[in-house]
Amino acid sequence: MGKQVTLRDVAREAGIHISTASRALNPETRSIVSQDTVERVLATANRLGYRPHPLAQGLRKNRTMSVGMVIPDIENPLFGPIIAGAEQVLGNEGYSLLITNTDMSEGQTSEVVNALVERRVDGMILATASRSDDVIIDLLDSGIHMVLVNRATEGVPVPSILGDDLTGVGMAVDHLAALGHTRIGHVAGPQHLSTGLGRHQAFLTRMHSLNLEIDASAVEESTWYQVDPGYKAARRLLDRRPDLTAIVAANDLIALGCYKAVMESDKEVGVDVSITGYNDIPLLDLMQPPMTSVRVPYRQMGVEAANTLLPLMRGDTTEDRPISIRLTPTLSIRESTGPPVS
Amino acid sequence: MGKQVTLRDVAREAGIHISTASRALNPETRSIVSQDTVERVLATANRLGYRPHPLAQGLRKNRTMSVGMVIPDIENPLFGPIIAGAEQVLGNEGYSLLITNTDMSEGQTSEVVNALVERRVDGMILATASRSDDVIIDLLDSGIHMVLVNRATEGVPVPSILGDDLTGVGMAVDHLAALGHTRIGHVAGPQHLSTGLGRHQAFLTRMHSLNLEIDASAVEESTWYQVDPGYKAARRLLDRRPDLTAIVAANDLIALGCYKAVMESDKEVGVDVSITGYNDIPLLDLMQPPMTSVRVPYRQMGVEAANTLLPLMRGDTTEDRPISIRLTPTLSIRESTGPPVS
DNA sequence: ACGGGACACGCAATCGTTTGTAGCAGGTGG
DNA sequence: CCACCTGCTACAAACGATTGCGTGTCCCGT
Repeated sequence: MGKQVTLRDVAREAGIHISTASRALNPETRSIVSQDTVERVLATANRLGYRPHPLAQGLRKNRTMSVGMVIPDIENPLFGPIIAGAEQVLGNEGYSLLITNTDMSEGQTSEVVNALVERRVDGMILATASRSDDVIIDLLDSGIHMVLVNRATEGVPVPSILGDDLTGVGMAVDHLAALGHTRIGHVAGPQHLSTGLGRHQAFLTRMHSLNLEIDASAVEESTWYQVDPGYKAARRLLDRRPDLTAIVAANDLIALGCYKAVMESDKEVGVDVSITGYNDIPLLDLMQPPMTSVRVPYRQMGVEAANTLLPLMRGDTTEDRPISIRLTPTLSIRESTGPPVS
Repeated sequence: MGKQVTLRDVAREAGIHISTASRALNPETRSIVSQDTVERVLATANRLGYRPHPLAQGLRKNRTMSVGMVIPDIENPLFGPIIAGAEQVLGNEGYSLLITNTDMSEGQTSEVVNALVERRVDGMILATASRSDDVIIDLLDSGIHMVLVNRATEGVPVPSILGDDLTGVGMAVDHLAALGHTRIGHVAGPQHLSTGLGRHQAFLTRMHSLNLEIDASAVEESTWYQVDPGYKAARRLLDRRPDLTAIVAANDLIALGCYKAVMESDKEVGVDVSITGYNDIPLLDLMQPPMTSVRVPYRQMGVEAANTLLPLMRGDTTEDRPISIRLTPTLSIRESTGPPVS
């Protein structure tokens, strides 16, 4: 229980005033202090094992060196890499991450965000944005620095780090078209989320530009990004359009729901019906059949979020990073996609 | 950017001294203040939207209302529920969770823990313990309150919340024995982790008490809790003991490695060779075949960790909770286990 | 009428830092 | 020789809350 060593102790030990010690320790103000006192202070600080008290420092400088991170569902494997990436960058700069989970409830979100604001975090990373999101609007005029990750809110001037769904879905459709598929369906994600809508539109756009027939009957919305809703949506879709030979799913779990629906109608995934997932979460390569999926660089997403937030918190207006970044995905081709049976 | 409302403002507005306002706001000391001033203070505090400044409060009371949580690998689906459980309980009590990821490196762990100590967290939840862990020993005599989760360190008086591996592995072995298996092997986890050793010993113990033949040739150690090391270990095991009809794996990813090894030798999982996993992570039910696994209540583990830590941080010596809790697992029986082919 | 509790409240120190300003040297220029 | 600047250091006031202690008032009992 090493008693707390304060700046006062260091100053007394070095035989100088506490304020001088403070300046000697701070690289910014070090030049004001004479060469040899600086050395003496540094030496004794080191000897006593002095560590500045973050609360005192924060109180005075009005910053906590902490950033809040709001995650809709921490059990979703998507967010692990994002957290890891952000933590790596922010940790190096001396920031700590306050992570909170909202269990996918909008009500919780506003509570949780409030708690973070009361804690005076220096910035926030939000992974919970919906396309129209009151929480974010409130937050915006509270003046807190923030960046959105994975999902975006429409019409608000907030930096966001997103996957390039236009390209990603495009790659999936291209892949299927190249295999020879023409009747391709889509099981969309929730349309109130930017990812759900974006991937849906990307699907329509790419189908259109490939001159592939597409109408509303080939699209079904899953109420949530989970296996079971995905399964139900796929069932509805296949009942209506048994002629489809391929399905682009809005995420991996929905795609797994599609697996189930396809298998239930005595068809074989990757042979009778090709399926593509989205996100490329772990273990997909061990599915039966291994799933073709669009890989989004989530760890990098966390890194970019941190790198975007950092200058904002520091007040570096000089370095003006782009207000929005879209990360390019890649396609992991496995065995859930193959040429259509003739 | 609502200007910060301080206690001073509330006091001035209510026409009383700041210290009285402080006491009126604090339920503990409220009785000292007269009824109607309490009401007046509460009202104006409410009207002005006063929120105590956590840093000032923390500086004075010498606590940060935050607890550090150290995770070896945040991308492992195991830890999501633990985090969620802990956060739920601690959040309700006004604590925030500082989560840090060590990327499975021991070196990082000590750095990360140090950073948390310097931040003056009120307590720590560690999921990184190895059987003999210097970081924890150092931490112990720094006097910080902590609790170990999932993994334990030997011979240190630190509360720990663990799964009951003796029972869990026992259930797996019993299940296999009941199906008629007699030649059962084990792919163990790293023996320097309490879970690796514990499950290994539990395996031997149960085999012994069932009077099943068991010798060292039926056990192989996987260097890490991942698919690929598990695959390699399983290969070694099956090369040496092709007669085994069942394998108890030390965790799910290792078990998936076993799947691969079994399939490579042209045998069928669940028919020629039965396999049990451990942890019951998501998506196992979608594997081919769906995996039988021991389910550990991880969310509850996080909850119990928080509940154990809370009284420690508060200094409640009255309520002495057990220093160690072992949570009882259940067996999720699926199709990777079946009767041996005769 | 006076001593003595309660009962409310105010005063000021304190937590550990940062930072504006004042003061005190020694050196330089006029 | 005085004024002035420069280079260093000390003083003290913040940041926003908590808390031991003192003080005043009122009421009650003797």
